[in-house]
Amino acid sequence: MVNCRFTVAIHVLCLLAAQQPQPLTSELIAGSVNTNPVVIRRLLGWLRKAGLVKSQPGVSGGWELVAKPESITLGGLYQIVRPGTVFAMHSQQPNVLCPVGRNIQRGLGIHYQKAQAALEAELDHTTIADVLKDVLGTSS
Amino acid sequence: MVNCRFTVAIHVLCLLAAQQPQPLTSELIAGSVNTNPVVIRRLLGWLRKAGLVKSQPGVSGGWELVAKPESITLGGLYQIVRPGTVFAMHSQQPNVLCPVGRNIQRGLGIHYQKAQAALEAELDHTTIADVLKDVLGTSS
DNA sequence: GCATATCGTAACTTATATTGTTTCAGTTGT
DNA sequence: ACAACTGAAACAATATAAGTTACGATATGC
Repeated sequence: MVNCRFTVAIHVLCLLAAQQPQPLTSELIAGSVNTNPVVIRRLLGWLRKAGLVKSQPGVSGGWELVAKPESITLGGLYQIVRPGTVFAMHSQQPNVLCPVGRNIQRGLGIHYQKAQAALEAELDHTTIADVLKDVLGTSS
Repeated sequence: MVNCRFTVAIHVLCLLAAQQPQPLTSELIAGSVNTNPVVIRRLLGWLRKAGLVKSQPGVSGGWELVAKPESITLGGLYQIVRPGTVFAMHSQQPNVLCPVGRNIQRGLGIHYQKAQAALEAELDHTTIADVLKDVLGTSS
């Protein structure tokens, strides 16, 4: 159950891209994702702060894309919905009296950064437009 | 607090590599990591199943490396302690009546696999021996 | 053989993060 | 004015990892 924000974000952006320029309500989107509308509004709130979507309250309101689907990369989206890092350091600080404990986090940092950069670089090869094409092109 | 298994695994293997071939007890290791010995035994149990370490019960027992530090890559270790995927799909199945909901998971799968492969490929460039050298080479 | 040190493991508690839910105020179009 | 939306706070439910306790099993050294 944990950590499906990224997947849901892609799902929602694909929906908005598919129905462009029609605004979609959080309730309708929640029906496709199979969750609660408030979950969708919370997620789209983050995406709005990042400039990807806009919202319109009131009758016949809803959510629309602002950015072009071809310009939204999965890597960029990942950074928005998951600002933390893939890897976590120790929950408690290790023992500073041990040479390994004292220096391990400094030693690991650079390797973690490089690995995460490789992940995001690979994700950057794909855009919402690509995913939408894959999804709608599937034969069922 | 969540998800520091990988970090702790690297930490522990560095300790074992540094003290080779002397066996270390889970209590001593826990002292460096700053956690409970059972947490260490649980983690090392997984690494033993993977053939990286061996254990010896009884007086003057403990844990020893089996694999060479130069042959343990961070990518391989990551697969051992984190068999799941970096990305999670929806917690509830999306609505199959929606064309996007019906196909989104199939469309995303390949992109997720490629991204995770890129992460692990980058991690594979580094071994426990490399990390240990970084850690012990640090000037403090 | 016996005492001791150590692992092996199960059961349980605690901590943390995410997801889901309820509720209601505010805003907008008709 | 009314109905349909978003915005947001507060809270509950769920999942996972981490930490703890307890005790049996095993091996060493005397």
